[in-house]
Amino acid sequence: MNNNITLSDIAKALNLSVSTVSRALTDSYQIGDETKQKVLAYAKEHHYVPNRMARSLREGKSRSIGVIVCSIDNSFMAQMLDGIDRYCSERDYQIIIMQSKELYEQEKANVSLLYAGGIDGLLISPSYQTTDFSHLTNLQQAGLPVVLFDRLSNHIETHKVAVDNFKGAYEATVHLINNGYRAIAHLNWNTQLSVATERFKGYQKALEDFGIAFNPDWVKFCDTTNAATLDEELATALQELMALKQRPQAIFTATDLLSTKCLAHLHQSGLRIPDDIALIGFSNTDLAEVLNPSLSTIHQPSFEIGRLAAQQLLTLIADNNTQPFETILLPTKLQVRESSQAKF
Amino acid sequence: MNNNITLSDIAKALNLSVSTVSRALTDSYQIGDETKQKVLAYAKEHHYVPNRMARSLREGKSRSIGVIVCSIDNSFMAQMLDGIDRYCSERDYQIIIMQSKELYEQEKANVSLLYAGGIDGLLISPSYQTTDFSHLTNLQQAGLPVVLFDRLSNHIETHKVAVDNFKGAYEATVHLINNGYRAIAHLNWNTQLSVATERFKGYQKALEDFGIAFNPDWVKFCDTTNAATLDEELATALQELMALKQRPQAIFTATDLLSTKCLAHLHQSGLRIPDDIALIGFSNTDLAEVLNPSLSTIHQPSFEIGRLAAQQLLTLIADNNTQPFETILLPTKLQVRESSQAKF
DNA sequence: CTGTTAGCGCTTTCAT
DNA sequence: ATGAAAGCGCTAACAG
Repeated sequence: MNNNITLSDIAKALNLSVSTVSRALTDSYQIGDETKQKVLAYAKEHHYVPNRMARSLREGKSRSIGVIVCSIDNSFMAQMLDGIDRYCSERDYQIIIMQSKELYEQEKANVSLLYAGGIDGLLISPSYQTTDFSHLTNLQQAGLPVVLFDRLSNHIETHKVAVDNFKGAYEATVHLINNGYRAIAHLNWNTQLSVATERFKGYQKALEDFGIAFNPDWVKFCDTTNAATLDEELATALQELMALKQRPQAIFTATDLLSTKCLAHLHQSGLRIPDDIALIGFSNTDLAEVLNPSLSTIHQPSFEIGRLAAQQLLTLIADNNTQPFETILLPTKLQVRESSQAKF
Repeated sequence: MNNNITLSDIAKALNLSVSTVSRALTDSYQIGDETKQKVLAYAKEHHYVPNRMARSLREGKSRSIGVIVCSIDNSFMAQMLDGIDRYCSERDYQIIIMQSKELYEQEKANVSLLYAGGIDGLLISPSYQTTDFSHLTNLQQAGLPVVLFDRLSNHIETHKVAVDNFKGAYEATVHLINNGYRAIAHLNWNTQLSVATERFKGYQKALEDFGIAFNPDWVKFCDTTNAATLDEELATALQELMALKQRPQAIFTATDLLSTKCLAHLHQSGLRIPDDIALIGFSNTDLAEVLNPSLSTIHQPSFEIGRLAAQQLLTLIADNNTQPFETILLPTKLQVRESSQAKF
């Protein structure tokens, strides 16, 4: 820990009391301009920085928030964390990141640890396993503000920030339809979280709006949480799809991992994309452009999601958690590349 | 911040003094067994958890360390952070992660912020721009232990943890040689950090040991920090390589990004891998197996690097930074897949 | 406008 | 073996 100067050092040097110095530094109205300037100058000159621990102890706030995500190991998460980080560090709030690794038990453990560690609020993107939210409602009952981001759920009432997954999925599907594809398969994720259900609904609505009959054979759900088995599951799903008598001409994938892995698998099976089968999927990967072929994606404003979620939380903390619950949905962006080009 | 019970709550309930309770909980020898048990039981029952701020303030230590990395946005970093996180959280140390984004100025800003925030020590993997380490030696002079991990440099004397990059590169090159390749190109990163220089040296040494003349035309340095220009640079480099009259038959890439991007580029140019050109590279990507073709890699024990670095730092903190400087190099692992198969 | 004082929760002398 | 008291650095109620 650093050995910087303290308020009392400044007070002694300037022949003032500690409280005067404190007030001067917080720009209190009750301090004379002259004194204020003197204190500010001295503080700056000697690189005064308030002791975080002392302030926290005194204020009963730690100026730190917990952030729980499934895993920091993907660009989408990293981008959201970046947004959170930027907003918080600008306001002198520390973030403590923990990973649930998609495990409910791990998530509960994280929550306990963070709570014990004295966070002022929690930002969480729940694990795919999570269906019971009592560990979060407990937190709320203890007076701690909780903001859900990215992955939402109707099983808990709280503040929420994510994208409009329904609309994003709808647009992706419509894009395929407009490019001449009618037989459109859908790969999704085997979870109850909004990211999955909303995207499925968007897909269905688009088909409906364009008078295309919904075919349950064209929809497959995979467990994307287990990298080891995902490849098998995906291979099986694709095989089944391609073996159908009414073979799909395009696929809309609902998650980052499904999108990239699907591209790889189709490639390996020797299928030409988009000639044999077109592909578009939710993904924020930086490699979309450089994949072979380049991958059409539904892109999410990840940085902004993180930023907004952090903003929500910090506002709640400042307002003593009195704001009414609110759900913010940001728009997605369709990025058309080679993998979903129209057939000639 | 949580409103848990405090020492004084326990003291009151048990009719003891605060100091007795404190000592009982830290298992002091000077407390009777009976009292100790009573206190421990009560504490457990009421979920007592020490107030971090109070303890920090008192001890002059924050029980938090700073971690600076280029970016959390890749699996290798995420894995190392995982190792750091595991070791620290088991010991009730918090980590504060900051990203330099490969920018020297950003890195300096991070260091200042962390120092002001009252960290007990710093774990850093320097940005590629960093050649001046005075911001770190300043920290050392202020008494703060600093541990370099992953990316080392000879320009600063401190504790260091990484892999044996020289040996890893040597083995990769030898692997190619053993598989019948003699004309071996090398793609590296345009920086002074050990990760780059040591890998280059390993490549050269392998050639030398097998009596293969070093050909400077076969070595290209790219700026992997700028994703926007990397693709161009890489395309140019590969074009130049393939246009040589003595065309290389294999490539050894020195970084994660170079390895995956190189594979993509070669693919797009219609070259067959490994028939037209073989490829092996440093990479920890989980996708190595699923790439087309699967990518031979030199794998680093990322989790272990993080764990050891954290262990080093926490030991230094505990020992008041008195340990002599030490450099720990872990072994890499050669993972042979399709992209570097021997020609028939 | 400025100073005095108390207290956040903890550890650690110094007493007993 | 236990307790009393001080103090880490800060803020804020209270007093002038």
